[in-house]
Amino acid sequence: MKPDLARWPRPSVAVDVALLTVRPPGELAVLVHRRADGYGKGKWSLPGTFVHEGETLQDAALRALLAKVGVAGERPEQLRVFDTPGRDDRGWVLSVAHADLVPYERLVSVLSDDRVLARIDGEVADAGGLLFDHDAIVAEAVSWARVEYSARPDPMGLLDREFTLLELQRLHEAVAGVSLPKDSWRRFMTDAERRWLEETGDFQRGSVGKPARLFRRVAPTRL
Amino acid sequence: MKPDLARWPRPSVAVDVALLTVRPPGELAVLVHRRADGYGKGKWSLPGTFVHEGETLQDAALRALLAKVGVAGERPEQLRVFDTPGRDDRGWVLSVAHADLVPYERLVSVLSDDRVLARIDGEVADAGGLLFDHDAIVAEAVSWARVEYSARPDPMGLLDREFTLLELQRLHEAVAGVSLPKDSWRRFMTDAERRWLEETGDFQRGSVGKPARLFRRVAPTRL
DNA sequence: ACAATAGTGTCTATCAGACAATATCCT
DNA sequence: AGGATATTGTCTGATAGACACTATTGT
Repeated sequence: MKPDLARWPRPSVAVDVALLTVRPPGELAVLVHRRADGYGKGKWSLPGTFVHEGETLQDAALRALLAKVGVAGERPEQLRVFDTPGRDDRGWVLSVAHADLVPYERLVSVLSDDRVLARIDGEVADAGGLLFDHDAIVAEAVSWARVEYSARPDPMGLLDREFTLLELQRLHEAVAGVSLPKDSWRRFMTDAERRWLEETGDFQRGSVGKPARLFRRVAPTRL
Repeated sequence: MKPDLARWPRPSVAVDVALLTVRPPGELAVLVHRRADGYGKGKWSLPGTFVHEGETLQDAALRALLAKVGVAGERPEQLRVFDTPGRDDRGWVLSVAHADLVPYERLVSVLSDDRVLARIDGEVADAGGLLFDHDAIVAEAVSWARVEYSARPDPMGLLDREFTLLELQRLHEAVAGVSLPKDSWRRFMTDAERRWLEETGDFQRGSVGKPARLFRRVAPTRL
C-alpha cells in the first residue's frame, strides 16, 4: 500500500555548481555563464539545472556542467540547500548548491563571450552580481575550497604532473587568498610522518638558481 | 513571462531531524519514534515530514519535531541532502537531514512507548536499525555535534544555568565519546584571551571536597 | 585528622613562525 | 665570480599532555 506522494505539492529542485579554478598567475575564479534562454535570459549565473527523476544530485550537477558550460569529467561536492523563500520568483524552487575546483587548462577551451571566469576578491560580481542567490553560493564554495586546502596538499588534484614545492605553495596561496610562510609551510607539507608527498628524484630544469626538487602526491586527492 | 515549472516532474522533499541529547549520567542519545500511521507504520525512524510550500526547510523541521515527537523551540541545523536512489521505495524522495542537540530535561516529558531515546555507541539501532537511511543521518549528526563541541564550550547551550568546570567537562566528554585531560582541557576552556567563560564569584554548595567555582558562558551559543 | 575534590605549578615534546645560513644551479 | 633560488639549521614562543603538588571543604 503505497500512499500517493504526488497528491502533495512538491518543490522544483535545482542544482547549481560553483566551478572554481586558479587562473594564472594565481587568482581564484569561478565559471559563470550568460543565460541563453528561458528565465533570466541574458543574465549571468552559475551553471545549474533542475533535477530529473532517477538521477542523483551529483548526476544532475554533472549534466548541468556539460549542458550549460560544456565541461565534463568533474566531481562536484554538495554544499547545502538554499531555500530562502522568494529566491526564485518563478515559484517554489530549492537549490542544492555544489562546488568543485578544477585545473585552469580544463576550462580554457570552453570560455567564450557567454562563458567567462569571474575573479573572486571579496566580491564575485563584475557587473552587479549573479542571478538568484548565486553570489552566496560562490562565497560558500570558496570557504569550502579554503577548508579543504588548509588540511593537505592539493586535495582536488589541480597539479596532476610532478611539481615543485614552490608551485604547490603558490597554488595554496591562490586558494587561501593569503601568502604562506615558506619554511614552516614547507615543513608541514613534507613532514615524513604524514606521507603526503614523495620526491621523484628529479629536479626542475632550465630555471635560474638552484634547481628545485620535484614531488608527486602520495595521499589520495579526495577522502 | 514565467515558464511553467509544474510541467516537469518534481521530487518529494522531506526533512528529517536527528535530535540528540545527553542523557544522565552522560551518554549521547537520539530521539526516535515509532511511526503511527502511513508508510512504515510501526517502524522506528527519525521525526520527519514533507516540506510544504511557502515554508523554509527549517520551518518544516520544526513542524516535524512538534508533530511527530511533541518537541518545540529547537533550532535544527541543516546537514546535507540524502538522495540515494531507492532510499524510499514510495518513489522519488529527497531528504534534507537536520540535527540539533538539546537539554535532556526538555525531552523527558515527551518520552513514551513510541518515542524513545536510543543510545549511540557505534551503532544507534537497538533493534535492527532505523527506517530509510536514518542511521546514516544519525551518524552525520553525531559528527556534526562533535565538531561543534571540540571548538568551544557548550555551543548548543545545554548548560543554561551556572555550572562547574567538571560539569562542563562531563558534557563535552559525553558528546565526544572519549574522556578529556582535566588540566589541559580546563586551561583551554578558561584561557583568558578567549573570553569564553566568566566566573560568577559563587561556588558550588553542599558537595564533598573543595567547592568548585561556578562559571557562566560569555561566548554566544551559536555563530 | 582524613577523605575527597578543586585548582595550580612545572616539565617536556611538539610545532609554527621568524630569521638566517648554506647549497647549487645559471649566466 | 655573482646573482638567484632552494633547502636546511636554529631560536623562540605558544600550547597540549603528563604528573604531581597545593588548597579547601565536609565529616
